[in-house]
Amino acid sequence: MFCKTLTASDTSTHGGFSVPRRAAEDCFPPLDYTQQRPSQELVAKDLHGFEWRFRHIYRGQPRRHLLTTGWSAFVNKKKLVSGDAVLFLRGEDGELRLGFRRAAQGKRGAKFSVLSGEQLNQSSLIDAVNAISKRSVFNICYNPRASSSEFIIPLHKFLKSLDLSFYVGMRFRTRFETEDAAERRYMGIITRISDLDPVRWPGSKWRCLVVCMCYIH
Amino acid sequence: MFCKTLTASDTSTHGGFSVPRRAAEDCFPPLDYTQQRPSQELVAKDLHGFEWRFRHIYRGQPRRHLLTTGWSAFVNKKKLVSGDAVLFLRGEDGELRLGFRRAAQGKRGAKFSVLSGEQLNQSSLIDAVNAISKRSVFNICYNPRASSSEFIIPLHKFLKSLDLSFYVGMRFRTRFETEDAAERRYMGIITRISDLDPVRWPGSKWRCLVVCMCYIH
DNA sequence: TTCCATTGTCGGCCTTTCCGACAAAAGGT
DNA sequence: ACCTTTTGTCGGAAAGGCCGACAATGGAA
Repeated sequence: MFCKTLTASDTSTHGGFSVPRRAAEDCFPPLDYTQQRPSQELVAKDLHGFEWRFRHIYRGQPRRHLLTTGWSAFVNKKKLVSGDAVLFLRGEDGELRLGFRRAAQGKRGAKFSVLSGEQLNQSSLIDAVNAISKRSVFNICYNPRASSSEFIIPLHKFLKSLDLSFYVGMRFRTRFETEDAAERRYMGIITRISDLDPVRWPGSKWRCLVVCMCYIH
Repeated sequence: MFCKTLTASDTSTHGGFSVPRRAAEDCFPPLDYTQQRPSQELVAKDLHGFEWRFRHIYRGQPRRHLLTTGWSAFVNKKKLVSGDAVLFLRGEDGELRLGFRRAAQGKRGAKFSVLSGEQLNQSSLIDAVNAISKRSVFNICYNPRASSSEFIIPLHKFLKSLDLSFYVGMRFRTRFETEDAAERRYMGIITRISDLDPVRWPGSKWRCLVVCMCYIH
């Protein structure tokens, strides 16, 4: 998995996407480095299951990894700008996935400091606990796309959700980001409620809701 | 419905697709001719249900209908070359559909003479019957995409198919053209057999097979 | 044959995209 | 502080693609 904040060059129409070396080597299928300009086609699915195709090439002096053909289509469709971040990740099935996160628009509070490419580990968790006990500052790597369902949400939203009891048959409305970043609203109904992960997180407040939804035109 | 054999200009990277005037006026939604360069976005589905978007513009001196943006993507994906034909058709629901037919590669026999844009009508059928009785020559407009399931096939294939009895549960293999014109093979099983159209064609040898298929990787 | 409507091809021009050069930035000793 | 590795930005070149000019084509008068 890797995450990169887009530079001006990455988002300009003038060129492609400069892939951090480690990222390319960890995440993408290996290239044939005996060739002068090794390249391959990458296919990555986004959250909606849509496939994006990129030409991945290793070239330049000094050599570096680049995504060329296909990249600008992605940037345009998602309306990405310098400062936004993209994220590539290899699923358990080996399939390549990608997502993006827009730069904080400087609106309200809750702005998280993002560390690139590192999983939450034991020691950083201990550091956080220590920081809390001392009431000092600590950083959080918040990356909802890196794992399936572990989120950080504002405390007031969490508390508010506890007041609400979800039940099968309950109706709701929600919205999703679409390919063109236009806001689309959906309505739906809850069809099943279960524990998120009874083994790893017994008694967790998190619920897993199976829903049936449809697009509101 | 209209069909056009692609010219060198239509398939070159230099420009777009020149739409025959009649075709555009019969088949596409009308443009606002009060504007200097009237244009609109066309959406057309191919056989696989995939949507293609084209900019349809009426411009130039003298004025003519053109497809610009989106056209080259279609040509590239389908790997169309000069001599191939494209076909637009308005479905019963008013929806625009498109398909293409590759130029005969000059391989085997059975090369049909194609008349553009005309439906088979009563009188031409009578002409054909007369021609057969006199053992003289007649032309056939063969266009499998213009109607759902009326095909012309070589006699020997038809006779061979009569020797074969289809049954529910029978396995088969077939292949489809994909977006990139690569050959993809499928295997499947027949799940239902019925008459093609018991009302219009009672006792027809044509069968309607409902199948369940999957892609062979 | 002549005229006219249609449409195929081209040059001009602008944008997009690909490439290595180079330098700035990051990281290690 | 110095050197090495990595990567951001740029100019140059090639390709893509939109435009009307003009000519070739074919049908009608």
